[in-house]
Amino acid sequence: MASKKNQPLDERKKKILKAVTDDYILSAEPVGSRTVAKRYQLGLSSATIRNEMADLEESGYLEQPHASAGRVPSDLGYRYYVDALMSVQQLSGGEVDLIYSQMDHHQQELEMLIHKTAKILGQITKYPSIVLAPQMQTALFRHIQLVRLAPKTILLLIVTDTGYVENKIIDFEGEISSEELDHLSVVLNKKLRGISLKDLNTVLLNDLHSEMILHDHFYNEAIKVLIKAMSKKSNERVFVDGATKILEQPEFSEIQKFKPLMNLLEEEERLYKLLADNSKSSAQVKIGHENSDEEIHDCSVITSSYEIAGRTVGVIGVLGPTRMEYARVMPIVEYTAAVLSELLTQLSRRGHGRIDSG
Amino acid sequence: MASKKNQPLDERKKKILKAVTDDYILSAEPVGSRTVAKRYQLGLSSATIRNEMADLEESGYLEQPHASAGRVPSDLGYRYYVDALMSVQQLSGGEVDLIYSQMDHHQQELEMLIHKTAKILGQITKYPSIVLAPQMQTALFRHIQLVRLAPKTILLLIVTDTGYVENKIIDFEGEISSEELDHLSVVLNKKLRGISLKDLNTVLLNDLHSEMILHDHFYNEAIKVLIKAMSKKSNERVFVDGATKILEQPEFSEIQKFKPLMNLLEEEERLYKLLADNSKSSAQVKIGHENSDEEIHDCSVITSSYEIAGRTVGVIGVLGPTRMEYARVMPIVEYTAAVLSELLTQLSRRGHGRIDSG
DNA sequence: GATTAGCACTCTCCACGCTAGAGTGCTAAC
DNA sequence: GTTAGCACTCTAGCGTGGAGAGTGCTAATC
Repeated sequence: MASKKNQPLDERKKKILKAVTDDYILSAEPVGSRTVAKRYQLGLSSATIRNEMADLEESGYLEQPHASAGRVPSDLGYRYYVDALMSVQQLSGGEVDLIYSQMDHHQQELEMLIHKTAKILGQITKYPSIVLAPQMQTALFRHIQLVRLAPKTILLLIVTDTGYVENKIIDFEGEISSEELDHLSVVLNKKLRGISLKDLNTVLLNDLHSEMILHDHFYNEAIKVLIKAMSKKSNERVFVDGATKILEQPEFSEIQKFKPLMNLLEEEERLYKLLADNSKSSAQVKIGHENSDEEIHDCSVITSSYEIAGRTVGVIGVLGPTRMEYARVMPIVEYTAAVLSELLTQLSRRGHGRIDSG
Repeated sequence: MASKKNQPLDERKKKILKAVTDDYILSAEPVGSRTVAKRYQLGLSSATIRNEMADLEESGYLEQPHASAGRVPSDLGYRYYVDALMSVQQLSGGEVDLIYSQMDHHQQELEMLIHKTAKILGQITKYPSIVLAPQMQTALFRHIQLVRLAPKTILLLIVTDTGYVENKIIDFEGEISSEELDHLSVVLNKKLRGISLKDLNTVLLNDLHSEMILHDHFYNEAIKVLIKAMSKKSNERVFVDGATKILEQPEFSEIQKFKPLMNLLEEEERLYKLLADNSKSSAQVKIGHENSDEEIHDCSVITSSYEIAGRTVGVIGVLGPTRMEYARVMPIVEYTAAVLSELLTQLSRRGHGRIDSG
């Protein structure tokens, strides 16, 4: 009866739903009433469980692949499982050590660190991992330097407070001396330090303009480059690792199932959209149809954001079938994000004292 | 009879081998004598062709998947086909335009250019593409600059003659003033300009040491970083694109066949080894067992090296089944490498005049 | 009234055998 | 030297049928 929909689940139904979900996550095979009765000590016969399972199906928590098969959790079932039923697994000491030590190695470089993060996450979770590189829009200018390479070639160097260094070679017509460049560097530093990148093209530009009116042409080019350097294009970088791990999952052993996923994992923009709006540092899950991307309506994505010095700047995540080991993977993703936050923050603190402008 | 081995092929055998290979490359199905007789006007009956094909098999150019199937070229057969038989296809005007225009767009950044190259190559050839980033070992120092970010934090900036900019943030104990840094920059520039990166850790280091003895600690750290920056680690970068395209090939439609390939495409080091020794700017092919990597003994790799200002610095390539469209793809790889060479050279010429050391 | 045993039914999976088709090698004729 | 013809071989595809797993329903039991 439809009236059973939306009724709160009683304890017994919860237990059965949990048992079915646990078992299915483990076995990837539809779970029958007999299996539940035998494998999980609920003190009930298979017939009773059969009835309860029929109810759970009617309420939308379970589904049947075909008429005489066992039950499988629906998206709703997984959602309930994640929110209320599963027993979150503690990270083992080995895992903690592995994550921490592996990541610590490559402290030196931001890009390496991100890359390594994706690798470890894939390796430990056994699912394809996706890491969005730190978003630079909210980063603050720390240092700007112009270096003259040749009469018409200038190197523009930007260091952000997140420890990120961006450089661009600028070609422009017209000469400019090293002294003038030094002067400009000083001016730019004074004006821009502490400003966030995304605020660049506001009033500030006009302000700068008056200072730099003498070098009008250069100014125009420089600003253009500045804006471009900080634009989305170069910042929407996405790192994927272990894409082939998805092949281990029986639901993707046929190429028709597997191909669209692989395609997704090769398209940075779609991956970006997939993760970009998740900004909680605790692990978040999107289950099946909760994902915006149609091609992964049979997948779940576990994400966790990371931060630099308290400012959320990026997201890491893993992709798997809806039959994912939520209880195991969620804490891993969360912890990995936390370690990444810590290391990035550490990285950004380097030389975070007063900066000489000489 | 074994005596037939290594006999030069007569014209008729060549024609038949070419027909079989052409047909198999197109259809992916073993080619029978009847097909050859019907589809290719050789003026011979299927029976005659049958006899010739038996000979070709005996000489090792053809193989039979099973007793009553058609013939398929062996690695040797493909090798002969590539070296002597195939009619190389001219690039269409559309292809030339496509490659050129697509690549021209992103002139600005070296990394973007490499990335884009991989994309285009994959897109046009319809095979997974692999691009090794420019090898920096042979690049020459053009400019070195030390920038003081904070009392104990220094930014080391290296610009090579290939237009590549590398930067490192160096932490070290001990203070150093901006003036000292400027002085050091001048010294370093004088000493290092024009030296190739790989020559860094030779006599030169001792030479430098005497100049920098005053800043011993800093010197040690700086040199360490210099060497590390130019070490293989950061230069063995490999870009892969369109890995999933391999799924379009019928020989890899089963996951067992496909999986090892995918794994290869995710392992940068193996890819590096696969391409690294190819250094001809004309398209080269490695067919099946000619490849060192065991897992791709049923694949071919077409490569072409690219250069910056006449110096070979990297390799691009595509991976496919041995049943690859050699005649179509080889010119594409070659042309793409040539365009890349041109653009990189262009990029490196920017501001290639005298450099002020002020 | 809730639980359970029993049973008929349904659906999938897989092994088996069969046929059609494609291609061969060999022999004998041209 | 070439070709027609034929017997033979091997694969791919299809339909059949039984085994196995699991259900829903009914009737008996607690």
